[in-house]
Amino acid sequence: MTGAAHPDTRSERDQETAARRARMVAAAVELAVNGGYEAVQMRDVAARAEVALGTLYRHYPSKDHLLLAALAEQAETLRERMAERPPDGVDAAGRTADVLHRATRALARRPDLIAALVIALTSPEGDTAPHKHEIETILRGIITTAIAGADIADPDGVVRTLGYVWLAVLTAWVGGTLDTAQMDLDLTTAARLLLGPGVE
Amino acid sequence: MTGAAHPDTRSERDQETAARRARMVAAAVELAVNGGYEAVQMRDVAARAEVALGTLYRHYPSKDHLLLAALAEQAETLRERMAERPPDGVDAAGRTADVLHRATRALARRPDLIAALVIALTSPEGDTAPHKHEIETILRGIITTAIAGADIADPDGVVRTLGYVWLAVLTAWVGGTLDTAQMDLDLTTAARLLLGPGVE
DNA sequence: GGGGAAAATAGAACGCGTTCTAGTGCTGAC
DNA sequence: GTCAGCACTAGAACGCGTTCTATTTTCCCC
Repeated sequence: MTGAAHPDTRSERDQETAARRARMVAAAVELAVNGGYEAVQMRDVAARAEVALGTLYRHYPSKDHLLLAALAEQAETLRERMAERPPDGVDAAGRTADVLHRATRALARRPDLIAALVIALTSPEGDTAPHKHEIETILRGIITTAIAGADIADPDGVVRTLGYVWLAVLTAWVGGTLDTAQMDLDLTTAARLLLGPGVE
Repeated sequence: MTGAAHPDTRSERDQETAARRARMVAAAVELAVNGGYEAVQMRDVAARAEVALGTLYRHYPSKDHLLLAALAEQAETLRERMAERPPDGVDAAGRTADVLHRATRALARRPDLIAALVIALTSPEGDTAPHKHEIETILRGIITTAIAGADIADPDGVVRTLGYVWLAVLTAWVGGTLDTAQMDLDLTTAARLLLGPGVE
């Protein structure tokens, strides 16, 4: 009875829970888009996703887990978009600055959403470390692609360092101590300092 | 009657409130030292400082304000300690690495406290931006002292970038995605990349 | 087709940051 | 002296993340 009537990859039940999971993340994103972190209230997420509060917590053991799942999706989308249209720039510094610049603009289009997701990323919630690593890996991948081919001694160190700067700048922006213009400036400065103007 | 019996700088009343403020911050630090952010509960802080909860909130309008006040104190202490015994190292990269290394060790001595303070620093709590700026200024001052005299094109950019890396690394450490050894490594890498081995 | 595990539901309950209310005492102005 | 104002106190109350309980539904295995 399992696969006979439904030629799907998984059982009907599994599909439903997958759909539920998707609805929960989608609901979180919708709420975050207007109102940011504090607008994502677990009762509201559950209601909008049409699941019980307990179900929400069964799948995402905390608000931060939920938002990190949303962030992983967004980061993946960002990576795809970057891969589609490779960065402009003759040298590694230029390409990297372009990537970070484009990413910043993309984020600034839905500031409340990004703010909410970054808050989740910097929150100390125990046992989210693996999810955070996953996201860092995606972001580093984006930078790695941009500097690919540059003739530098320690590309790994550069990527790590740029990744840190990116995160810190985002955090400062979320915290209200930096506007997007200063963000762009600081990111470009870091890329130039680390890759040098004219580095291959 | 005000200044006659008491040759102090301020009225007796003002001294008392100053003492109360000091007690509140001290209580927060004591609680944070064992147990970190979550152990700093506002009711407990008030009880330990022997003030009413309302008084605590009159002086520090949120838990994060309170912890940021504590962090400002700690950062100032760190700066003084650094000024007392200047960093070792023949070049700017070495001195900077030494400063960051020493700072890291100092922090690691009271991990729960520092974790609590860094959480407050990265929390998005509105209207704490000025306090955060103050702290960033202190930390940047420490780095500036270390690289003083180095012959580099954009010392300000280097300081800003290193400051970002420092914050991001601290955040990652607090979030459990980095241990102190990796912290040291990443900070040293950043200092080397930005200042170069043998700069100055 | 009956029993049992897994997953979902509705909703109460708890913890802690934060806010609010009512009342007290001190101080400085008139 | 008394009145206004301000800092403080004690404690109730509220909001939201999180946990818990009781119940129902669904699927799978025999």
